[in-house]
Amino acid sequence: MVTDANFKRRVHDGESNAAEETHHTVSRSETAGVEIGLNAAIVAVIDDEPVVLVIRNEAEPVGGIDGLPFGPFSPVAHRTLESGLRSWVEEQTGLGLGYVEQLYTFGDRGRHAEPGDSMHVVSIGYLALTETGHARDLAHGSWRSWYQYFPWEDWRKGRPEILSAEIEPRLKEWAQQPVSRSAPARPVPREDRVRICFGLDGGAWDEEKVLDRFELLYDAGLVEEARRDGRESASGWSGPLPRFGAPMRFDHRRILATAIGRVRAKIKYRPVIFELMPDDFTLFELQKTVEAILGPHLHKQNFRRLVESAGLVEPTGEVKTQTGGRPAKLFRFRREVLLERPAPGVRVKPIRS
Amino acid sequence: MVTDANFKRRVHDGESNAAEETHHTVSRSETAGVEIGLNAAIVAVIDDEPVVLVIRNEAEPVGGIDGLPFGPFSPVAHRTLESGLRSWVEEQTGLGLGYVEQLYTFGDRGRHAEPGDSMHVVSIGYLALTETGHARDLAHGSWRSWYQYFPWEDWRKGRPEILSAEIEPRLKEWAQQPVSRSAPARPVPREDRVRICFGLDGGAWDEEKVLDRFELLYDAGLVEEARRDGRESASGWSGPLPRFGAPMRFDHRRILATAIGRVRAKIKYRPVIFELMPDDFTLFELQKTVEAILGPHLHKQNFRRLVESAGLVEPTGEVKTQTGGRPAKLFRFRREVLLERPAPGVRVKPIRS
DNA sequence: CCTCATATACTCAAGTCGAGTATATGATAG
DNA sequence: CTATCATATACTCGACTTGAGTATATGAGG
Repeated sequence: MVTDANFKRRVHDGESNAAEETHHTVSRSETAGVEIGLNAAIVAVIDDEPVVLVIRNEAEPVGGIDGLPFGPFSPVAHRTLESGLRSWVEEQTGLGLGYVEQLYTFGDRGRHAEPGDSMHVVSIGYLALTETGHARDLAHGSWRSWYQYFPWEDWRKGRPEILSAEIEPRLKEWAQQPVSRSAPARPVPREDRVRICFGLDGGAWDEEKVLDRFELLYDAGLVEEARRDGRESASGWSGPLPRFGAPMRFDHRRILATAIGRVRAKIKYRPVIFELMPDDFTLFELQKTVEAILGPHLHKQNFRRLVESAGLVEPTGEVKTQTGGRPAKLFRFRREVLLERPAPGVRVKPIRS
Repeated sequence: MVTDANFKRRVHDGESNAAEETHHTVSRSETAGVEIGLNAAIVAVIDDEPVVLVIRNEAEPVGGIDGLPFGPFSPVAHRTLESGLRSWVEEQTGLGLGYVEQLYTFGDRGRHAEPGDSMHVVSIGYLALTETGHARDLAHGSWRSWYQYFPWEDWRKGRPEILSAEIEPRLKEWAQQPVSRSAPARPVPREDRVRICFGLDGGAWDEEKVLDRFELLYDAGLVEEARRDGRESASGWSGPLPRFGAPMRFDHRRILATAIGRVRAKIKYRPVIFELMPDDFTLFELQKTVEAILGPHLHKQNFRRLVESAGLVEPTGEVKTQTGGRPAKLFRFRREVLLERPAPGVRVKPIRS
């Protein structure tokens, strides 16, 4: 997790705005003041494209809006949070989940709002990884590229245009504005936050800081969720703002951002990438999948060396032809690494040049 | 997080035991089915000893039992989970928190039980780090070495005795027993789990796997919490079991285990160690603090090289005398690293020999 | 001023890593 | 049927990192 936790050594952050009455009677069976929402970012890679399972809310006034599969947690019905999540997802999508991992619990007042809808006060985000084969048979919902929601994260064709064309100038302006907030005791200047998150001024782009970037855009009022939640947009900018990625229901885009950041970090020290692969694969297919998650362009030869010398894979003995060149050996995940090394993973680093 | 998430690729894990009625009327203002508990593992280092702030429940029948500061989350009173936590902690202990980070949300039915007490269904664990100076003035609660609750984690005087004397033989026996559970689709054999978590048979001890070890001991029925929650103990063992560390209220020891594992992991890639240090310190004091957290014995010269070349510290210009030898230069944390490097931290590795 | 204990500087070999060149081999066009 | 292509795989090499050690510096205390 690379939120701004390190920045935020606050003395105290806001206990003054105490009793803004938000009492609300929810019709759901056993819920009252606090409702717990379980949300899943279910990720797969289809044709080298990282995708996430979304459910479109057709009841929306215009066009509908995407959301993650979710449902309330009822301690009566489910023994654990995770089993609650699994059954909600299966009910809504028909998909049985394999690998599941908890991400974060969000509870900010105001960040769950949807106009006129009931309120989720606390949402627990989960990350699930699934393989393309299992991923096909869906009852509801559809797979969408995650870059649809985060176009600035898509570096597959080089640095995304939207960064220099839209995001940077608006953030630079936002950074110039005077800060009136009283909260953090030792605040990080907006300029520095922008520079670090987006790797400006010679800084490196850190592909793991997905959540930090989204939160920054939210704070700057540049994503639709911020406007929906009643934040002022990055003022001083006249005219309608462009869409900075497709919005999602509630705080689901924040959860998805957390999920993307977590997968990107995790494949480096745990072999979770294989949750996204079929049983047999070529090393280049593996590399393509890693690149789909992380952003592209790993050094092919070094990638082989890394994966093989780490003992992450073993050859099946067969080859795959029709690769457009010399046939490629097929490999499978070597499960024994889990029993050998303390932290096996694809320790890749993107190419500099 | 290094739970057994990688092991547990379950097909489905337990939706059969559906309606075990646990309805319960809680007297607290606006709560019903689900109550959210906020729990803080507040960590400091005092005289090179890693300590955690605990509050002893004197209302207990015999002797009292330790617990972490905690309280229910009320969305009416607090805008964010974190501000709720901060005010609970301040109310209970008089301590204003600095660095705070969310750990994990636990929701297992049965893991929160305390005989005859009301039930917390979901507990959100937090880690807080504080410096010794701030740490002194407490209204309630006291600092206890965290090794009191996890004696097997204390490698400061070499491999702890309790491992070979008590834990290993009992775990080996537990590993031999037939497994009747139906849950995991591809279960990790108990033997392997034991070997990996505790680094037996030539495996390395991974100081970050604190939670995995505790959960393993829980599953084996060796910690008091397991017996309290109604688990059978590692059967076949006759006579009273020794205490495997002091127990805590609810699932607080699990939260503390998560906290220890997280700090141990995090100081390696974020400069959070300085949250535990006074403003000025010598490099050896810094090393001692790192060793208190991680387990001891870093190579002194290389530690210096690492910390200095990473730009984590800068000399204050003064020296500290009375070190028993040559005076040591004083350093302070160089905050600018946060703005420079993507993931600055004390990338130490314990000495092999 | 000698000895002690610690602080700090420097050395060196082994391993890791980025980046490249060279070779192998099935598919396909002519 | 062979030249060409595209990819797969093998090997190389210098730069940097890292573990582990030796050497020197300096205040305190007798």
